[in-house]
Amino acid sequence: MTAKKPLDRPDWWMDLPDAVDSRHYLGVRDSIAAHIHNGSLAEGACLPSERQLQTGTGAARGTIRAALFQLEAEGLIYRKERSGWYVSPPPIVYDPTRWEGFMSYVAAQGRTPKTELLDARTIAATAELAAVFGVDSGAPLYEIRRRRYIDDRAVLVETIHVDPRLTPSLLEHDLSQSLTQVLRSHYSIAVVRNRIDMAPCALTQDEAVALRLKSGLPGLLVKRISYDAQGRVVEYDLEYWRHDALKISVDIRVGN
Amino acid sequence: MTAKKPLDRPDWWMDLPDAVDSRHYLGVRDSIAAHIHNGSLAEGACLPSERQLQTGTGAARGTIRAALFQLEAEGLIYRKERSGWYVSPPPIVYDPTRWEGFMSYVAAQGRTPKTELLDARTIAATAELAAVFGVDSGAPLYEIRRRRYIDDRAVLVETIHVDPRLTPSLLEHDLSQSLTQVLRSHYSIAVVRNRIDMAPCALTQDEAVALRLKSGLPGLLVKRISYDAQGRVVEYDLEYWRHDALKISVDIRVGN
DNA sequence: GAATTAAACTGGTTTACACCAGATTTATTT
DNA sequence: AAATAAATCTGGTGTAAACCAGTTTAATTC
Repeated sequence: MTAKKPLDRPDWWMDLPDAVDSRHYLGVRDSIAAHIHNGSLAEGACLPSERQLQTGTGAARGTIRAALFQLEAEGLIYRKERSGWYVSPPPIVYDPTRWEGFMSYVAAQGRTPKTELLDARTIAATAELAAVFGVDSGAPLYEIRRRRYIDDRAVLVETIHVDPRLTPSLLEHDLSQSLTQVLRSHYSIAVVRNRIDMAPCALTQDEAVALRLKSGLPGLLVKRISYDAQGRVVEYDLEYWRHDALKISVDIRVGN
Repeated sequence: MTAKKPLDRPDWWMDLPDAVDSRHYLGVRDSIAAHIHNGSLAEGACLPSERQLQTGTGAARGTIRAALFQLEAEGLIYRKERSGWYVSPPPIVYDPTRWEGFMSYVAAQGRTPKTELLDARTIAATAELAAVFGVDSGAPLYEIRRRRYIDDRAVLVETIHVDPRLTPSLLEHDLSQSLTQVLRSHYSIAVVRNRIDMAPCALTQDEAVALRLKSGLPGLLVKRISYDAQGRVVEYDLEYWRHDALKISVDIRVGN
């Protein structure tokens, strides 16, 4: 059962020391992780198929998959639907305190950002939105849905809500650019305060489809509310990220 | 195969509307999630066993487990080894910019913090540690390992390193209290700057055992480096959290 | 009643198939 | 050479059994 019968494996593949832990899938996981770290599996590279990995380890497919799921949870690999498993690119570093908008901080890290406008329209405020903006339920709000990419990989979908009273005819501007830019240059609105919440979540149908992922996969929900100098809500943003696309880094002076 | 044969299920259990998605495990997931949200499964409550859930849904155990894993990734439920699945308590809210130490911010949220000292000793700096502290490799450093609880659930294990030159005989103090406190009151050391990095990770053997979790489960690694007014590294802290125990919330003024 | 032992139960892990639908590649036709 | 059709490969999902090792509970003994 546990006999190893080398076959079919890419020529660069070699057996690496197994973990002490008896659990087979952990051994498989560590083996793959080692290949990634030592460079034989480069960033963006496609892993051997699940069935190929089986012949390399003598494990059942379920066991192989358990290992792959683990690596996925760690952010080391990701999958393309029915195409294969790939080595994840490094996550973007996200500093909530130095917010300058997606376009600029992705570019600042030597990556290529891209924004795609999915939808832009006027809606009636739901009870929840009304509470956030301090308007009456049913009041008009702009709703903007966008998809954003890093190096041509879709990493997040977002739904932005804006109060038309602050930004009349906002939808007529180019919304595939930085919204922060538009607010500043066309409306002279400066964001003075940001409230950001992050929590793991499961991607629902909508988000998953937009990210070309299976619905139900874990993601990261980033909720951002921007305020202007008068304390008014300028922007309410819900971002659903691929969980492996970003990592948080904060550098702060503790005043107190 | 898909026939539902109600049996053995707790009396409060009832079938809830299934998702449109044909995937069976998503239906199971949503069903359980609905029970949690509508309150029939209260915080801390134990779910029906996997085999019991089978009789309720007609699914294979593997399918049930796929659903449970999903809910676990979302942070809705957690497991106790070979005991059962439980509804997760709400996560603690973590604001990296308002760092006041674990004890105080957990208490501030109406939860009960507890710290347990696992180990405290002097070690020789590894290359990595030496680089962080700006000392020679092999130089003495204090190493403190602690486990911390919220409401008697172990939520993190941490390894702290401190430079003995700044804090001589630190190990003689009570290390199950707030270290920040000790540094301030006994050494007059004030932390002026913090650098915090967070990223998902897989829990290794050590951390998992300390948290009574299976090694390999996803966790959250929080790396914190504290500096004093002179820019010296006061504390280098590696915290391994249960991934479902905290959520991040930052409220910041964007100065620029 | 308390301590001990045995049985029942729970999740943990793995195997081995089976079938599906989308992605990719190959062969075929136009 | 380009468009099309078919075969193949890949992950996605699901079933049905086993067996293991801790947990928990029930039965038994002291």
